[in-house]
Amino acid sequence: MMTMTRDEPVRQRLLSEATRLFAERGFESTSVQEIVSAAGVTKGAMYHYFDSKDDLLHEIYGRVLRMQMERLTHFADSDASVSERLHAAATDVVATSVANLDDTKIFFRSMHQLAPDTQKIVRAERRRYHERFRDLVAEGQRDGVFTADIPAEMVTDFFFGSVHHLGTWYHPDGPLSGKEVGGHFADLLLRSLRGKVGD
Amino acid sequence: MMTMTRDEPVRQRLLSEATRLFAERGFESTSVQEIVSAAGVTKGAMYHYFDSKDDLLHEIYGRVLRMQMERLTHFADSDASVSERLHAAATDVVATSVANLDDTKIFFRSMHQLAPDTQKIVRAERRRYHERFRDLVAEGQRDGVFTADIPAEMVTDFFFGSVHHLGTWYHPDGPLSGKEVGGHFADLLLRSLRGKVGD
DNA sequence: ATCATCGTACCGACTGGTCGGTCCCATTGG
DNA sequence: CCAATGGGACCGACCAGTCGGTACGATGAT
Repeated sequence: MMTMTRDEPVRQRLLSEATRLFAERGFESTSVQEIVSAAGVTKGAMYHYFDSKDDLLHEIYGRVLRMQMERLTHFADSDASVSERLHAAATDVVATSVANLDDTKIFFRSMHQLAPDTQKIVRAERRRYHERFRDLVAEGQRDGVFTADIPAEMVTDFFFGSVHHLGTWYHPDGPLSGKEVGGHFADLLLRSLRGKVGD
Repeated sequence: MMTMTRDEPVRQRLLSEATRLFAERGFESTSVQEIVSAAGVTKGAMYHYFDSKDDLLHEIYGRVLRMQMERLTHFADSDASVSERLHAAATDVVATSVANLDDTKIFFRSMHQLAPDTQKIVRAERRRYHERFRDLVAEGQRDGVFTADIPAEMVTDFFFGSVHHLGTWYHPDGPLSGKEVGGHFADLLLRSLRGKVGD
């Protein structure tokens, strides 16, 4: 007995409260004390599960990166046409970014607060994800399905810029669902890659 | 005689050193002491010219916002076709964002660190800029030059997401100039707005 | 020409407070 | 008995902003 106010394990509560607070006020403006208070524990508990405040942020990044990488791989490896695969992958990354809007907000705002080494690891993981997506674009270009006049790398940066920016303007209580926004974004992407005729 | 180490006025030096440091380490991780040391003055000087650290950031925002608004207005009000005006405006905003990459980095990373009131003012200025661009898209849709199946507002958010993301990946010593990237970005935008046939 | 007056620009020590992280201890389940 | 789990007081570093003071050029009266 004597369970805490919520029976969700302490480690999970720390992660989700930290995510919420980091998204709301930023990494540097959120004190460790605020995080542990929100989770209903004390600093002793936090430093038992995490090495540092930095490590806590690193774990938040890790969770969302692993999930998105898994989903991207799933869509990229299906046996549909390259257009369909790219469209599905693009729609999905928008939908999951919107479903985890706090993580999306944190990502590009707090990256540079991480210690250089941690930052390097996160960047490397991010790059692999990025490359997976880029390869999909490059495949379509090689097959002549997409126009090849703009580097696949830049198209990818162009698209992910829009995705990362979602945290700035998307409101969950707005008229559009994440999947709908994803559909629009994917349409814009595919259309910008289309040559003279449809695929 | 007896001029300081640089003859650039102190206020300007404070602004440019602060811009550089904020872009490099973030707003919260940069102390006022570091800024004034970099500018070769002391805290007294800084608090003579600015009300607070917050006010310093506000001024940085103000400068770049005024410049970009002025340029956008210039391109949007020319008498070329709507496609040409949008293409030129899109190319230019990318070029100036790249030319002031530090400001681009700061903008979306540090916005939320501002005091609520200051934040509201900056957001309002940003929104007017945004709307000016959106109106250009909407005009093209109304005239049937662009497809109207995706809200102009979302197209604008989509595009500016990419622009704001430039600070994350663009390197000035890379193979592409800001104008070249701008051209590509504008092509992607215009193409995604194109209907079945070219304009 | 000289001196008193004054405003702007700037200095740098200091203050009140915050923060990340540590350390030692209590409790509990196996 | 012991390892896992967590409490909470505490430390040293740091930080934004303050404040009394100085340096100096401009002005103007004599």
